[in-house]
Amino acid sequence: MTETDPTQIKGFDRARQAAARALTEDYVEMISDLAAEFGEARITDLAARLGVAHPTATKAVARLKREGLAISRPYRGVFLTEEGEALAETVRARHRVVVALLRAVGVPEEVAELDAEGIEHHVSSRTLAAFEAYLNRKTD
Amino acid sequence: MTETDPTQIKGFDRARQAAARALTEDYVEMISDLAAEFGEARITDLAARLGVAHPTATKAVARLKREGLAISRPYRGVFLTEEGEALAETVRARHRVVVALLRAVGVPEEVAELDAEGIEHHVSSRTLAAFEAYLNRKTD
DNA sequence: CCAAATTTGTAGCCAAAGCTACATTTCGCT
DNA sequence: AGCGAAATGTAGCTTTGGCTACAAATTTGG
Ligand SMILES: [Mn+2]
Ligand SMILES: [Mn+2]
Ligand SMILES: [Mn+2]
Ligand SMILES: [Mn+2]
Repeated sequence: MTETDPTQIKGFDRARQAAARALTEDYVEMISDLAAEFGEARITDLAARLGVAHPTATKAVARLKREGLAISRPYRGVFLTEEGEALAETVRARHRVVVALLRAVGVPEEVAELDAEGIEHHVSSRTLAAFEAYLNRKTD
Repeated sequence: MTETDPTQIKGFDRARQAAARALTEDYVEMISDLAAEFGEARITDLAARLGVAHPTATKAVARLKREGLAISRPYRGVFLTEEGEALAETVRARHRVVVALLRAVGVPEEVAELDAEGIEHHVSSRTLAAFEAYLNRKTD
């Protein structure tokens, strides 16, 4: 083979890392949402909203706790640490921008919401900045 | 909890399915690229370009064969079936549209290429259609 | 206040996708 | 032709993220 394009390898590597972070991001955002609505996030509610069995949610929460993003006691709700809440804010903001960008280029509301749930995790900070700039230009 | 928004669940489910397809899509596209360049795709080249160890590529190819997307004999190159080639075409086309859309809204070339590698797998056919329409409008 | 329903925890299974280490085959070159 | 290098295969380990089944705790309604 000839030389291998380093940009391409980097792209695949980036996609893999993003995929690895995706679960964490979605759980943290959801816990934050539930906390805002009900004051706390219950395992059952997390599982229901994410569409998984409850042991799957339990396992994910265990990882969040291990990573210092959440805390919880047995049979009680799950709460975000400061770090977790900060991440949630970032993720929520990015989610909104991605949906807005999709809407702005003509993607139907419903579809935009569905696709954004996956796309968001692969939008880098530089792409996000470009999206925001575009939306500002368009709004003015 | 109150009722659970079915759209949201659907979004997470869709993202999970897309993530599951992502590997297949990238491998098939890459095999097609290598076939165009060298006449065949070797395991070593696949591994090098995707940035993984060679047994990882071997395992992925085994799955493609299982799924009827590729064929190969021991110690020889990997080739796509008709179905595999068709998928490769679709994936390649979508990849190009995603990069073009990102560029069109102001994402720098290099960044667009990196992010597209992950984003592409979460772009549904309806969103793709919207992207194409937008690009056509903008070009005219 | 207690029994039933709900929620949560835990055990253990599976598949996917990565890795290293080592065996085998093929290729390139003298 | 044969030897060393390169490519490929294979074994086996790890982590992650799903799942079901069942046990234990908590909450609720009569
Ligand atoms: Mn998401
Ligand atoms: Mn989201
Ligand atoms: Mn890709
Ligand atoms: Mn691609």
